[in-house]
Amino acid sequence: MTDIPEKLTKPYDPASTEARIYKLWEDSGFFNPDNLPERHKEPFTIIMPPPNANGRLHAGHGLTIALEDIMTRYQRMQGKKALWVPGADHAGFETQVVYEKKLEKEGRSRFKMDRQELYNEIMAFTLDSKQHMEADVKALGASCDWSREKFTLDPSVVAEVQETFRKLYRDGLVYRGYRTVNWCTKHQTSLSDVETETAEKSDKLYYIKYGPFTVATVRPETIFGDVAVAVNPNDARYKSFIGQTIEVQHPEGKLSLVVIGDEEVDMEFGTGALKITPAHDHNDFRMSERHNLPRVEVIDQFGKLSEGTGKYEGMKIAEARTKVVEDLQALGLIEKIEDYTHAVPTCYKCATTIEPRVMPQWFVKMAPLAKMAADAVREGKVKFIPDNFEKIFLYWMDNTMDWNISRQIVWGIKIPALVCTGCNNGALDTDHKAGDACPSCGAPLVAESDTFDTWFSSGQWPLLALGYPEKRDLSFYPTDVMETGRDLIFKWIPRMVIFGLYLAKEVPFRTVYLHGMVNDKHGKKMSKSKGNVVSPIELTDKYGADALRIGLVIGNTPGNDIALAEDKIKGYKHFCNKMWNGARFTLSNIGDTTLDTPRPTLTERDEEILRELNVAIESITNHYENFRFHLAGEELYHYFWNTFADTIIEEMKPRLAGDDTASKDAAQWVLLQILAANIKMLHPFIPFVTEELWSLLPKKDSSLLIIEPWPKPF
RNA sequence: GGGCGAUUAGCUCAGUUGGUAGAGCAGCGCUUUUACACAGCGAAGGUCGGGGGUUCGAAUCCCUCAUCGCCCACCA
Repeated sequence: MTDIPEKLTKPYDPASTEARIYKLWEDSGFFNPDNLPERHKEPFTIIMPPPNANGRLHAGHGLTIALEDIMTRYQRMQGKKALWVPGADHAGFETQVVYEKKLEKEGRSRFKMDRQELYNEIMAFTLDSKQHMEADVKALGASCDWSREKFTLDPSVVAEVQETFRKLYRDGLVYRGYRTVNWCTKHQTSLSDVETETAEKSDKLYYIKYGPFTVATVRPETIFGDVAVAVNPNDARYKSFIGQTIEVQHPEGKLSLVVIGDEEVDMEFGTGALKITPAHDHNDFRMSERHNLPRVEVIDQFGKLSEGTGKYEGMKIAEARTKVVEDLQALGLIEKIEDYTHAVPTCYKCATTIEPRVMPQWFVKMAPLAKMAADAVREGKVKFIPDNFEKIFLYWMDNTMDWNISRQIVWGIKIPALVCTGCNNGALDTDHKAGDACPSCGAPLVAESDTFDTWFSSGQWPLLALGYPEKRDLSFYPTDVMETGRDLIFKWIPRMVIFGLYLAKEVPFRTVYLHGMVNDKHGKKMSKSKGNVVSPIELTDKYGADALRIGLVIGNTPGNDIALAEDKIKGYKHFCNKMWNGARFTLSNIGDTTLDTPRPTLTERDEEILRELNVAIESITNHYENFRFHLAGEELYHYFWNTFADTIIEEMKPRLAGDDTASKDAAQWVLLQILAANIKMLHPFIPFVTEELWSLLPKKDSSLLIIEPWPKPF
């Protein structure tokens, strides 16, 4: 028996190891590619999706960190100049919602606060949350370059985001539009199409006598805003009415409405005649554009009936609907009422039904940009894993609508513009100043108070994170991999491709790796209300970051959801301990053999064992190269446990205890080499325990495992 | 109304280019043998959702049906 280090005599203890090892890595400077040894030349880059700086990491982040760190560590060991840039997202609307909930609990409201005061409070909250978030990322073992960390509200980032807006404006790709937007009456802001969800809703479909027609609607309370009635020009029943003016009665009087013909009207639905309320319906708004119709607002920003609705003024929508229907019934104007289930857009944060409102806002003209992105993908400049996500991406790019980037919230990057108090035009802050006369109508301009949609800044993230445009790190651009949740395939990925192409004339990444959602152990979505949320940090505290990482990755194929069971993580803690004990056995039986000991004469069986190891190395390396980390992990797991520990070690025991010196030397050398190769290949998955074991292996150099070259076949 | 994914051992899931199925956890029996009981050895457990087809051969390719889930959608 050889003497072994004291710590190996006890079971592996992640709690007393991980923080110490992480500090070793940080102190080494190797997270920063500039500090890597000379031989690391070719860059390999991943930009971390910046976690929201408004809370702790959740299980999905755990998977992201695990996968990205696996890639980064693997490539670093392959001799790449590996760079993984961490970041933090101010997460505009998301964070403001989080903070509003906090205010609510304290009995306060953002609407009673001074804008600057609110901003300062959220900033303090965010900076505090950011520290917790970063500590969580470190606890998971992320080998990212903290010296390059960026926050989406860093002054340089803000300046660049604003500059992008100006560039888009000058290029005619951003414009001030006056049209329906998705308005959340609770949060008092407009939202983009990806910030709404559709919810099934049971409503009534009211058939209202409407001049010579009967129209079917779920929103009788908007009747005061009706400006026309539309029929399909091919509808034999109604086409003779087109162009005529009809009289429509309602509880507050009469409307004179024009009858328009529009192909978009579905002859089959309802009665085939449609009341047109351009101010409160996207569809009707577009019709009003085509037919040059006025827009009469009858619902205000709080979801209450507004001026001009007579006795209904001030009522909430639901109440007004009931009253209007009662009154219409009293007038004999309701023909029938049917039950009706349909999908309505809701605010993705509070589930409030979205109220379409016509407002002046800033829009990005998507068609040309989306085409550019779709072309690049079709040309194969971006590869998707799994590849079926390419179809989803392309579908999205082929069906874009203009992107509303105005948010009526304080928490975010200010839109660098002026808006006219008279007409609805806007101007760049570099061309005009507040108080100037509007170039269009002469009315005074005022500073825009709206902020950008968060995705406007995060869409530029790969460039911003690399210090665009001073070009500090643009040698790392385009990056190699963008790894993120599959739910971001349409929210985030397209915007990054678009901005990358628009600003830098090059796609931001070569490969998009999408992981599935991390669900609870029964495969159900985690949510606070269900109480099934599993914290990655709690699991790390309990079983070690290594166990969590490898447990999250093995058994999970790209794009598919994963069920996170605590027992599984526990199982991989056992694996870490198994490694620990395998090392303990090896180190206590190798005599004075070290990693520097030259290859002795081996037995035929030894040669066979090494040939098998070579096959494993090749296969595992291949899995790493092809993003099949779940298979790399599984094969490593089984090689170490079943082949090395259960078979090879058991087989070597008699030789180690025997008197044949040559055979013993050979056995010692083989065991140590296999152990070292396994430690290296497992390092990306379970960096802490492997680094710790590496430090205990007998060898001349005391360099860190993190920069050890990847094993080559024997 | 579209699109996508899933359907494999009790549970959660793997199975890279087709060659008579694997893991983890749970469970069963035995073993405290000086690396490890966070272990070892052994046994058990599946007609790979149904039905067709291609093939010498299919969980794996094609068609179809069913069930579940997710995403998208401006028929009021």
